[in-house]
Amino acid sequence: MKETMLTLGFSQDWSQEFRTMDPGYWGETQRSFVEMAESGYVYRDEHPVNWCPRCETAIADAEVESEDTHGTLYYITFEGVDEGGSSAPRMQSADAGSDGGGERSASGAAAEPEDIEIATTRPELLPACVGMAVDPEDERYADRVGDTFEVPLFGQEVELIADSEVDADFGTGAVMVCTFGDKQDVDWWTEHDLDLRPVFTEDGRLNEYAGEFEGLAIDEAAAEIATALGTSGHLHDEEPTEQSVGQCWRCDTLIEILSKEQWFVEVDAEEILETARSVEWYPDHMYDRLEDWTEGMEWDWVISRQRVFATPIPAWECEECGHLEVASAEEVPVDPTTEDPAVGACPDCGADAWTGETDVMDTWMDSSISPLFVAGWPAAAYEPVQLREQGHDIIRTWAFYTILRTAAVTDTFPWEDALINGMVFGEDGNKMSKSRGNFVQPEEVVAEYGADAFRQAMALGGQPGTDIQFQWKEVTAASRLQTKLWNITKFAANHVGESTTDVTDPAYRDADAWILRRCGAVAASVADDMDAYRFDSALRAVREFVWHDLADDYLELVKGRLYEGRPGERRAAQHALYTALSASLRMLSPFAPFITEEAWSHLPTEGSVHAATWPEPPATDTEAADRGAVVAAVAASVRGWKSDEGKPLNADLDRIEVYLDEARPLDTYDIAEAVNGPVYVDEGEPSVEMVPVGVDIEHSELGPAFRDRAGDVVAALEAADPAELQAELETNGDVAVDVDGESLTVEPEMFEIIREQRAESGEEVVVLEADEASVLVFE
RNA sequence: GGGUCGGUGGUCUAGUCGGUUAUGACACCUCCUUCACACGGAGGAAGUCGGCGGUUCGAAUCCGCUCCGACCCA
Repeated sequence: MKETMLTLGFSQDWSQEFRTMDPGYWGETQRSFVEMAESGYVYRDEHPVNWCPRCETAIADAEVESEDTHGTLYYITFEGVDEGGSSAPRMQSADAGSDGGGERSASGAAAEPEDIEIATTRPELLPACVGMAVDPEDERYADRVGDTFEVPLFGQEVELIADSEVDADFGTGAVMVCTFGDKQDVDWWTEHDLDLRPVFTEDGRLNEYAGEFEGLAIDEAAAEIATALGTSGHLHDEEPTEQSVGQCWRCDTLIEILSKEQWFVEVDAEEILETARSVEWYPDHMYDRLEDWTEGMEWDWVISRQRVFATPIPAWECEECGHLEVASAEEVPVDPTTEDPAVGACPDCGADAWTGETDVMDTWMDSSISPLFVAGWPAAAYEPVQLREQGHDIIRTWAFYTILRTAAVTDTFPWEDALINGMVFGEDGNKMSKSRGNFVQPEEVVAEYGADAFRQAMALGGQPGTDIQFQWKEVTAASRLQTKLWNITKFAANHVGESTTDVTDPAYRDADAWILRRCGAVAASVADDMDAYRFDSALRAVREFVWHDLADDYLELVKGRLYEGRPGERRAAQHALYTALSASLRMLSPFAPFITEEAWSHLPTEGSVHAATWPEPPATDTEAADRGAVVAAVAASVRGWKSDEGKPLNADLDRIEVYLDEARPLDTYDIAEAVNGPVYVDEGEPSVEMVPVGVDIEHSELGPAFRDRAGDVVAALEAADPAELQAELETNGDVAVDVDGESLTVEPEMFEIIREQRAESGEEVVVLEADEASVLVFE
């Protein structure tokens, strides 16, 4: 695991690595326990808990996973018991085929107590049956509530109670209440003050309550009891059913509910949620998940485990009077099984014979103080740490318990930001699993494409909180970017040197100003994305910049200057190239730490790219940058045209003419070098005929102005002769359209006339449109 | 059954506090060896933005219903 993290370039501070089983750590876990015991959060009590019969330990709600399974639903007849207490003869024997206990019993003789049929998936719980329940609204049992019935095979008599929690639509509408089949049973048991018949042993067998079935494993008992019920005539029917069962999340064993003396931590939902609201959740709806779970908590958190390896619970019991002594903060770390408490004699009875607690703590007791531990608690005053990143599948555990414990121990919140990521799915869109065969190991990807490509693919896979589908094509795309980046670096390294960074006040040309301004804008947007944990958006922006602006446009523009420019303008290009590239490397370094570090070392830089400051390209002249944008657009349009014509991109041109909407001193040097022909700039219309061919509506201007008539105005503009609109616009400064006989004035900002070059015969000239410029190309 | 999230070209994905011509990548097709890169460049085709209804001058975007999927819970 750590090996993989290192391979992938995780940048943890490994000098702060800790293990929760180190005495230094578990001592603090005990200290937090002690403090919570002192402030009343921790208590010891007997209460039903989830129990794993294989691990033979209590487990918390969060450690129970529900699994949909196929089971068998048994219909079992309970015989009515008359006032005298003797059981009535059975009305009829089992006949698998008929259905519904209620109707059948209606035909029974009124004088005799009638049977009731219940449906259950768990016949092995019959010996633990302490009641039967129906929905109070259920007419079938309206006059039966309070009647007594005998549990088949086991003989105990139970009463029929009414409780609205019963689902009248399930089975026969009557259920048995056992101690304990599920949490619902616990509720009924508490509410109706029923008997306790705990029939399961800690290792998942039946005990003496089960009579002749004592000693059988739970699943064996289920089968044998069902058979016995059939033989005795109490089993009326059985059918397959779907059910959701609780399993131990470590070993998938079906959990049972046992009533045991355990240590608990009080769950104060209000305090937890208030604390959780102090945390910034990314994405914010992850808070809702925590809230949902917290509000659904029915039981306090059972923290004692009957395991071997874990943090000892620092407590002792007085062998004389049973007094519980919890360690003081000064005596931790302590193992109560080998050491006696510092208190000496029992404060209650004065005896000094102690039994150390053998139960240990839930693993979440130690992992939930990780923010406290890394912040140096308790030596240092606790300050919330900046960030917790984790998956959404453990919100109910790691996040939940950490919030609970931080609030309980320090009265504050654990982290400023909680970044909750999704799961990684295989290429088929399903959760990765060995059985599906869609499993891809990071090591496998790294071996083929390197850690950087893997990291990029993961970062780009989706925004925080969404599940990410692993895709090889994203890895190869990332790998290509790295090749591109390497080639740019190789090129740049040939042109820049140690003296590049010494250039003061470089004579930037328009293209330089443009790329530096772009670079600054990208750096700002990437910084915002990073602050919001939008790694996908950040990486996309840098890729776009590196590939298209820097490589495709800028590099092509400045090659001429770099190879053969005069010293001043060459040095300006070198400086701008270095600035933009080194900025790109820094922005990419979190995503591709290895190649950026390597590339960084080939530029006139010092130290590590990872220790470098965030790029802040020099402020540029706005006018020059604007002109640079036109320069780039013009060069790109000519490049595109050459490609369309099937010409090599370095084909000679006689000349090109650039016509701008307004007069400005366009920097033609770089364009000329890039297109391989002389460039002339002029103001106004090119000397070819441009004809209006349509209108481009600016809906955000026109829509609000005309509201419900906007549609008609648009239709009128589109129907009008573009040439006439053009003429009217030039004459009046606006145009008028008729809508329903009314003349409406359309302002110039609401539309634009689209013009095209008229097809000509004769002159050999090509007209290209590049942003706000028209470009004439003469071959 | 409850909660949360999602459904966008063949595939994955951006956009989601409304502005009509929906982003990018991969795959596909065409053209181009050009002095960093053919793991490249320039183009092209490809989308009922799950469905229905509503609000609005205008909806991928807001509202309602519905279908499908994922995760958590019962």
